[in-house]
Amino acid sequence: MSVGETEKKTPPPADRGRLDKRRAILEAALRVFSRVGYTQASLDMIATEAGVAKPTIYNHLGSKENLFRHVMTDTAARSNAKSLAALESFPGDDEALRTGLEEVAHKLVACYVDESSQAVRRLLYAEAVRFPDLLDAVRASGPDQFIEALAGRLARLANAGHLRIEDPVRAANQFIALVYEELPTYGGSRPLDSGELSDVVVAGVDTFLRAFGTGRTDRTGK
Amino acid sequence: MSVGETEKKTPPPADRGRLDKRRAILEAALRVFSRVGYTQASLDMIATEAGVAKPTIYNHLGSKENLFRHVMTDTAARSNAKSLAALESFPGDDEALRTGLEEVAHKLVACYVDESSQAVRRLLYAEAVRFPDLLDAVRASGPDQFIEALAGRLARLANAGHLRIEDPVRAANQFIALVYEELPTYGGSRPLDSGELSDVVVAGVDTFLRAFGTGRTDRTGK
Amino acid sequence: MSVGETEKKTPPPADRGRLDKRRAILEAALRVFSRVGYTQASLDMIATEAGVAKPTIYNHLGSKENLFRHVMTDTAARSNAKSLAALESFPGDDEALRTGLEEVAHKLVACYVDESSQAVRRLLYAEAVRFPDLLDAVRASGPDQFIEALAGRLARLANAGHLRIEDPVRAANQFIALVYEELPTYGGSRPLDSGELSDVVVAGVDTFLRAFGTGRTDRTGK
Amino acid sequence: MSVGETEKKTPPPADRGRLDKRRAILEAALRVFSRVGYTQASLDMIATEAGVAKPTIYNHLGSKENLFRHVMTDTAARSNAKSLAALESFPGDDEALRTGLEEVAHKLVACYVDESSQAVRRLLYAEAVRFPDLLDAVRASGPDQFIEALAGRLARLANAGHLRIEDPVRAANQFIALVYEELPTYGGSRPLDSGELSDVVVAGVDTFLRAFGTGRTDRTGK
DNA sequence: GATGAATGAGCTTTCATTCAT
DNA sequence: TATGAATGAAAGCTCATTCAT
Repeated sequence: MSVGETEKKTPPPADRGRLDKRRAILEAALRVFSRVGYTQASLDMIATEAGVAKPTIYNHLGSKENLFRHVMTDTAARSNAKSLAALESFPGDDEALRTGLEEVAHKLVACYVDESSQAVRRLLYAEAVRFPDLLDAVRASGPDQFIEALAGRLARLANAGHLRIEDPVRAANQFIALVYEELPTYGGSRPLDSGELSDVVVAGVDTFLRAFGTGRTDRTGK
Repeated sequence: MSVGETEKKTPPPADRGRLDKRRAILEAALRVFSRVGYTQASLDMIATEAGVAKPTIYNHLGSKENLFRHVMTDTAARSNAKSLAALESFPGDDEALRTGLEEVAHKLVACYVDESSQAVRRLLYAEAVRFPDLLDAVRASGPDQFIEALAGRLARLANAGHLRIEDPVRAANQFIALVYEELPTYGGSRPLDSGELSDVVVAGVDTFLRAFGTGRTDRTGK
Repeated sequence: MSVGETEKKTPPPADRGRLDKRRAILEAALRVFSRVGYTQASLDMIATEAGVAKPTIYNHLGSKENLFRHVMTDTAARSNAKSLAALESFPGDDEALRTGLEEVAHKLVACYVDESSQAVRRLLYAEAVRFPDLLDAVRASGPDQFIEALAGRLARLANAGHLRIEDPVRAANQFIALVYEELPTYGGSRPLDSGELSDVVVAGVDTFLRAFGTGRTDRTGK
Repeated sequence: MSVGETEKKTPPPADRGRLDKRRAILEAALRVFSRVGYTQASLDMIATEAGVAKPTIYNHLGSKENLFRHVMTDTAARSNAKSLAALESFPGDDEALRTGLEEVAHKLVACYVDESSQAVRRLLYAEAVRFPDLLDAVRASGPDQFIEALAGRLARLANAGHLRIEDPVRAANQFIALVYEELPTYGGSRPLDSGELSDVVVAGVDTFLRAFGTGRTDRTGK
């Protein structure tokens, strides 16, 4: 449900059931795709999970491929919105710069390891061969936008003299790389431990500040 | 079953053809799997590509699943060996520390973006739901080993006073995160540009040294 | 699964075609199985013979094994019903006891050599290794029941003093053994000759009466 | 074939291994066919069970079909020989006629329920559709011969005034029918109980004597 | 618009059989 | 002669998709 699509305020009552079915289908599809992957997911499973008949899926979404595209773009858009929202709390000055960055990083990591976010990433990556355009599209409207926004925030801090950054986009990418660290390679059978996550984030921000800080924000405590 | 069962030295000449076929099958399988993914890859395609009859694949590998496992573990082992070999040229003192690290980083990135390495990573990730144990096994024998080795190298430099590192494993992870930067998310439709790659590596090493260097290895020239 | 699941009375007219197809499938399956046996019968043959597409068979019956079970139990139940019906005309007193027994025996033999009855017997026996439970089930609901019924009839005659029988179940088995004589071993390439059949039946009843009769029912004519 | 085929005394020593392999193949084949039936038996199983390589079977027997024919005819011939041998002890006069008949009947039933005899019967019946000529051939050289021999014995007794028999062949068939009773339909999952068997035999002989005896051989004891 | 039924295409796997050694 | 390896053919089963109600 791509962000703006839910804003039909009062749908004609006759369409309520219809929209409900559509929503049920999309949600069921995300669950099934996440569970067993694209190819292994049969429309029978999805129809059963959604509580509708198989042809109803065709009536609404047209084909399995199209259903997949909808589910991916919708879910990715929601994930992206959450990540962008996490930037709202980005620190604007060097007061508590370290803790501010850590807080933002924590939120970002939380978005990153969110179940549906992971599912979309895994599925997109998994089906990159079959849907290369889909991967590109989601990237352009998601991570790329997000990096731009983050770069903007960092640039503001650099302009204000709180950080020493030459290339904000690069710095943004490195910030993300450091706080996500080896997260991208996770997702196998082991669930993520929240303590480990926190350590990675703190260490990532620390390294980032050692590289780009002005020296005034030493690591507290230690 | 087991991965290393092909190590019969000096096969009787009668087996030459047999081993050739086996190798042809495994190579063809890697190509086909890379091209269209696990589920979409039919044994017909693989047999045709390998120039053998379909049942021959069963004679050698037993099943599609087993074939996949062999191809993945074999290829991953080769990739891993290359990565570990790249560490051989790791700098041992601070003479040309920066350029030494850059050189190693370049080699590692080259390994990382190597076609078969990318293929394995993509396939493993793609089929993580179907083969969770396989993902774990490859990780344990690949990346995990590699990080340990890299951490050892960094620790040696730290002991010699050339770097300031508290947690070598963490530093190793961060080094990799910085020089690979957003590489993990690549692999869509766009091929990787070698110039961009180089920039990312140089910037990654630079940030790493700003965070962990001793100040004696300032960026040359620039 | 269960055998008797087709007993929906007055199906909605929309189901007519469905039930027709199901029946067509079951009938075609019996024909094909009879003709070439279980293993040699391919679902393609059955589908073609039934005039439906292959997956339709799976929609209705689920699997080849299940299809076979249904066909066997259905047909055996029909055969069994016919045999039991033949007992209705069993003589109740010694008026024309011999001819009464002969008449019943003729009917029973007719049931026994009925095409579909022979087919089921042959198939069950043939596939006894693969479906031992099926053989047991059909026996329990068929021959075993039948022997009980026949034993009851004989016991009644014995009670009335028309026969001298100590163990009615044994006598029933022997009656069947005598009138079927070597029938069980038939079924090869030679069709059964109706004249031979009649002779066997008459001779069987004669022997039975010589062993169990009271002397009042001598062989007529001869 | 082939009762006589094994009587090559002192084969050239070079052929010992060869003949051993042939015998091993035939025995293994009988076991495998009995266990899983004709179609389900693969030549791999048989080769493994016989401890030879698959093509060796072709060298010796030519094809799966031919192998089956050999196994069936060989085993049937052995079974038939045993049944005929059982007739040797057939009583020649009315001294102990009843017990003599019971003894013979017991031997015959023992032959009938012998494992390999049952196996052959089941397999022949099972594959009657595929090998109708084989069924006929085995019958002609087995049961038909046997019934003739039994009829001869009965005729001799009748001639001597110990039995009252008009049609010896018919009487032979009825004798067999009575002592085998429902045996033909056995062979499912339940093993045969030797006590039941004995009861059936005794009762069968009793009925036979009541029908064909001269009155001098009343049931002893009872 | 929603559904039960039907289908064409395709997949993995097995097996009897034949080469080449 | 005995065998390891290879293969052509075919079978059971599944699935995305479409009619007809």
